[in-house]
Amino acid sequence: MADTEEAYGMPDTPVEPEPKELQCEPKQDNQMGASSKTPTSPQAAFTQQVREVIHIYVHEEMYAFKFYKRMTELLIKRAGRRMFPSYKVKVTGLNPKTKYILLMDIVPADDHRYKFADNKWSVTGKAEPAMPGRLYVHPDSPATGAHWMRQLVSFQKLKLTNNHLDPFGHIILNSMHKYQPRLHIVKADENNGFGSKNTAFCTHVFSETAFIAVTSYQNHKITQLKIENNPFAKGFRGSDDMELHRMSRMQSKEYPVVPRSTVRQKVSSNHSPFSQETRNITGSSTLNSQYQCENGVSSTSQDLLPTSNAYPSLPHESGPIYHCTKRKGKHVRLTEHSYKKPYMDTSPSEEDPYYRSGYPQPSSSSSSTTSFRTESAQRQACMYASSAPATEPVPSLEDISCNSWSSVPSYSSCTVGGGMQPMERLPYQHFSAHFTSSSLMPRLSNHAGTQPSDSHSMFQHQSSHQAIVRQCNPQSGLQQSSALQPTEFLYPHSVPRTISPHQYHSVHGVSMVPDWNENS
DNA sequence: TCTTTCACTTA
DNA sequence: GTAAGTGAAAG
Repeated sequence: MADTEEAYGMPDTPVEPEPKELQCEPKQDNQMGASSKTPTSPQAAFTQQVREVIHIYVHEEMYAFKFYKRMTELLIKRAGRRMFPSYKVKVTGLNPKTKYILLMDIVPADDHRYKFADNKWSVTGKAEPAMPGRLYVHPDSPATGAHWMRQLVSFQKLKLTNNHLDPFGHIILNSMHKYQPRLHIVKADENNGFGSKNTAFCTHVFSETAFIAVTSYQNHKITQLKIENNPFAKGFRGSDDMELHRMSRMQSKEYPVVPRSTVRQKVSSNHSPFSQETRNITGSSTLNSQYQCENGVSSTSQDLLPTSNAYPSLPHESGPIYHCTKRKGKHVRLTEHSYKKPYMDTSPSEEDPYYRSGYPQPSSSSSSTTSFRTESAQRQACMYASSAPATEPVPSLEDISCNSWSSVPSYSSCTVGGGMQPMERLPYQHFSAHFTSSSLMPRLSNHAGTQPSDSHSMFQHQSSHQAIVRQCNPQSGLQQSSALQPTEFLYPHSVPRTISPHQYHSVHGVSMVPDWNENS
């Protein structure tokens, strides 16, 4: 994207908070009814309209709008690094009594590799093969709508890593690549298996939160913004005294010369035009306008989303291969860490099919039914990716542990109900999981039977500069997502997505009932 | 570019 | 006091 102007230009005037609202009105996907076994007849399902309208507001604490407006950078470390600013959303419109699962994933925003030179980001080549997609299930999931709406939902514990073999469930990214976080809301119902045919879900994408993953900050202005706003980075904030102290300390350590970067940062700090604004932004959360995505109305979301071309139907022959077995030894060592326990409880690494084989083992998947809410520790979200190469034959529905998600860069997609439409293999690489379940986020496609060839276009929306409300109106045809593919989840660039054992269990109970208003 | 280490911070 | 999250800097 190389948004040279946006990414680097730092406006002199404070940027007002631009809370984004995402409105989602999940409805029965009647179109899909034909091909799937729904709890009710297609007509009945259709009549079970979802009356609920869900609004998602990106909390301004993602003052981020400042960061993101200039294409922020997020550090990724081998051991995992939190996102800062963290992804926080305010959710309204949920049924207080219905349980929902909130998930986040981060998908490639385009197919480019970037470089930062001359104070600007620019494309430098083709992207590396996408990493296996991982889902971050919010630790509170599943929880009632009341719970989610009670306060801001923070994904601050989500961690990013550049370790392709990460055993902790962190989201794996490639450095110098652009990514787009997505939020998913899945209706949960303990009485129904996760991913059953009528899964109700919404996908929300705030293009403003796109970022470039880096192992070290490239744009020092971004660095300064973070230093000024991240409490943990206080030590780098630049009072003259502190700076002198630091320099003194460094020199005392036989650093004969004050690093240029130190001086540069200092200068930047003193002149940062955003330090104050960002602070102001963090506190407020006002919605100005809505960004609606309804009824097939094709809107100008392209500017926000990666263009449909951004998700080329790449064969990904060299797609991410995630062979956990290669790091089995390492994994074992890591299991000693207490924080690894959450997923170890249900699936010891030695026996975890995920680690046994790079490819999901059909039978191993759904054996465990442990709720991941049984322990607080399990609230630590973990996800695991599959290692199925792009060329791997698509497993049968029974064999697929998890599901393939729509690779469509949906800015907002809401779907209720499910269809068992056969999926096209291309351009999406199938995504296989280790735990059998039906789809959490069924693939979205046009009306049943239609080709998803240009599925990107299905996600239409209108944008507002001040705020965004994304609405999905399946009732009106759900142009954004009409066809469900419960058995697979597809992601952009054919990124396979999987969830960890315990997470799978946690989301196992997704209601397939199309009526979001029903009490669970 | 990436990894490790460091000093510093918050919780 | 401890654990964990920061960016800087060196290697």
